[in-house]
Amino acid sequence: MKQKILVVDDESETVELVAFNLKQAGYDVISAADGEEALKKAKAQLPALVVLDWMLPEMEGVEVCKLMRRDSATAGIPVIMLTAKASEIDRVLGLELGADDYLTKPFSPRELVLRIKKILERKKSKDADVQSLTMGELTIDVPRHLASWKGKKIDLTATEFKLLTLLVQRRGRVQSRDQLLRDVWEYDSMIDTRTVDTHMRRLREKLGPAAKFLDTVRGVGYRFVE
Amino acid sequence: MKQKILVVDDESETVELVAFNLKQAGYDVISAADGEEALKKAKAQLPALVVLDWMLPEMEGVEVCKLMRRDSATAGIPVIMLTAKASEIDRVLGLELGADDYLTKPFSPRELVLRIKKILERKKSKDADVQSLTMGELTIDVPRHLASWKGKKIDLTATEFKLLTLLVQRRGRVQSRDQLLRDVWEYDSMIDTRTVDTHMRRLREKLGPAAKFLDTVRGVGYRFVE
DNA sequence: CGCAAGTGTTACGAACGGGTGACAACATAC
DNA sequence: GTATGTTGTCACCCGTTCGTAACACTTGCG
Repeated sequence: MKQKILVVDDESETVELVAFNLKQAGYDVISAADGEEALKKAKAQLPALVVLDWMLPEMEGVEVCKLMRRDSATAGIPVIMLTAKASEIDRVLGLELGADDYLTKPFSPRELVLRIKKILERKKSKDADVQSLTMGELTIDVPRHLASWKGKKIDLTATEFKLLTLLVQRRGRVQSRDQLLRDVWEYDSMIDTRTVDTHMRRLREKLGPAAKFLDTVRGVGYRFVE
Repeated sequence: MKQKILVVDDESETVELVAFNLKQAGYDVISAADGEEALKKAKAQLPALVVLDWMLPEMEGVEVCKLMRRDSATAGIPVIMLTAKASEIDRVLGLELGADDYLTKPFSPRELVLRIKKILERKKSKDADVQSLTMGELTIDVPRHLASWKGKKIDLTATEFKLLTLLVQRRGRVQSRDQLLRDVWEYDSMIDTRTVDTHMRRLREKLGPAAKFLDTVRGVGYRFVE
């Protein structure tokens, strides 16, 4: 499954040059010639990354970048700016615009490909970290502290949420009660291991049909199965 | 403990060049001049990686690679292909052959060493991740606490699982009942050694056809054979 | 063959592990 | 203050699992 990259520039030569090199590097390329088209395609096709020319007719590249950041659908997409003015670099990378990298024209296509790879790689490892976890119909939004089953919210207490999150993060692998105590209750915990059982029960109660994911491995511990 | 690398090429100059550089880099090097010898040594010595020339007398390197992939003993060993034809690269890396990397001749020995390091590093972190033992059709996934035969799950109790895992980990070597008691039941179990027999029996029952791997060594103990 | 030691097989009571309901100790909200 | 929610603990219950003993079978040996 190739990653899609949107190239935005009004000069068709630049677009072609970039597109050729990116295709060579194994990416899917779509392009846009002006800001409006760029925004539309970005929102409709959700590329993995956008290469954006600073100077665009009518709506400036700057504007496109800002608007992309404002729309939650495109806010997370990395942007690389192409610019002729070295003096604008600070603004490009600053918070105002939030581009992820830049290149000054004329640029080497090879260099561009390398930077794209780097950014996508970084993003990938970050995504794996943050994780709003989705297990079929079960969703866990870690930063927001929300869990839901088939779109319906599940009310969980803090410990229950932590416990569930941990099990999901280590899905498949069996976790012993000691391990769970260490990682959910933080270490020390002079807490009885049977307490874990009680919490598992409460979790199962609240999860309802989704409780089938919580697997007991007798003599060992608990496990989240898909 | 040095990692062993098998270098396969019919030109002794190439072999020597590669061997010299690999030894310099801290690897143990064994070599083979043709496909048949390569397969034999690969299977017998289980090197950490194989450097394979595309062109070999009689049996092509391609063939060696395919056959290695087919044998479960060597299927997991990474292969780096040396080739003169840039046009064949896709095939080399594709699913058909499953080589892990390639270099076109003439190549820089330095480059080769770097790639080997990279591949072995990648493999290492991967192996640490999936701690599953595969013995032909029998698979034991320790962290998931799952055992299966020909893809079908086998329900084992905690002790049975431990016992099986231990035997598999020490496959080939006979384990006395005392040893098994110590290592599976932990501490100085005051347990009767005959208990082991009972558990072996239960294991064999549950394993069904896979029970043939569990070997009794009269007067000594038990052993897992391939 | 006959014996003894080693191993397989069977059966069973006891112990264990985990589900469950109840409850006290808190914390928090009202 | 009361009401409510959360959390750790306990006691009880039940099915599973385990260890053992008794018995049957196999093997090696004189």
